Amino acid sequence: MDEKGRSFKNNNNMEDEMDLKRGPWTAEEDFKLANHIATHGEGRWNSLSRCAGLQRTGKSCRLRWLNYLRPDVRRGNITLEEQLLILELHSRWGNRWSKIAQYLPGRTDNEIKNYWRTRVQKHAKQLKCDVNSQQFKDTMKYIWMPRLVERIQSASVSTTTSSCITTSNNQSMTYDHNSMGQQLGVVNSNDYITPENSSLTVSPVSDLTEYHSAPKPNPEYYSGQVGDSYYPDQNLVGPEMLPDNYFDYSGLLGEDLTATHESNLDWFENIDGVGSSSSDSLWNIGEKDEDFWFLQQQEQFNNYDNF
DNA sequence: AACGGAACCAACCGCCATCTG
DNA sequence: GCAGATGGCGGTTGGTTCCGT
Repeated sequence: MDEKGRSFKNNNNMEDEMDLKRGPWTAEEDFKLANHIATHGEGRWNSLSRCAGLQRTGKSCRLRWLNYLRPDVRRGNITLEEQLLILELHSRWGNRWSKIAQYLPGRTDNEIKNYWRTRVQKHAKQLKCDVNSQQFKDTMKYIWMPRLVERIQSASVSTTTSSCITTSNNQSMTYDHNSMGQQLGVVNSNDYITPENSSLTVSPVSDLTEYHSAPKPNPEYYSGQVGDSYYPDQNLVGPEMLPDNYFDYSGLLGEDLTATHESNLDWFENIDGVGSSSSDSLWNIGEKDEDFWFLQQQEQFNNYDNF
């Protein structure tokens, strides 16, 4: 039997014959799958499906487990910190969802992909520009991402001025939320940010143009040393290969992106003291305002001669 | 309250890479 | 080296929920 969906699509008789089930999973199926994996482990999904008494393809079982049933799957709204990370990592790697998901503990590639297609592409649509266009990338870099940083700051400052995080070495350390904005040069959201006056230290390494083979960014736009940190991506093969100067989150996250998933999760859970609830609610409350603000800023941004 | 459009998200599809015999 | 099986990934779809009118 062909495990690729094509066979099912092209041969309905076979599908009928095998009596394979499609569509939403039932609680009973979930239980069977989770129970079987708990006992026998995962892998060999086709035989697993049969042994567990499921009328599902192996691929379907795998997907259900990875995206939904796995105990470490993190559910709920994408937090501000996660949004920032997604924007940054996507600017670097493009639609490499599984790779991006490696840096968001508990988040699946599917979830990140959905977030991108709904939230991010929605903004691009509103701006009437392509999500891969230079205009949109610049908007993300100069408006959206600093805005996110600031909102993270605001949320943090309103609760506590410092947090405890766990490093990859399982050592506790504190970081100062007030330094986050400084890390990205964000002073005040009311300050209109332009390429000319921006002191953003969004690393040129993270430049949104890089992944899509656009020309090098205008050095005027950066306060840092462009030539020093602008380099091609192809040598980076995984999380462990991230350069130290890659989008300087050291002040933001209190550690670099080479930290373990577990320590990242610790940070996400500690940033607002009570899990992600604060930042989640912040996002929920501010979402409409965010859209309005976003469009407003973009409008001003577009009026600049150099853009 | 009813309706329609937008947004969300779980699940599927199709392709490719790797594994295994 | 080859063919089939399996796993993984990005793109897409369609059902459900949300929200404005």
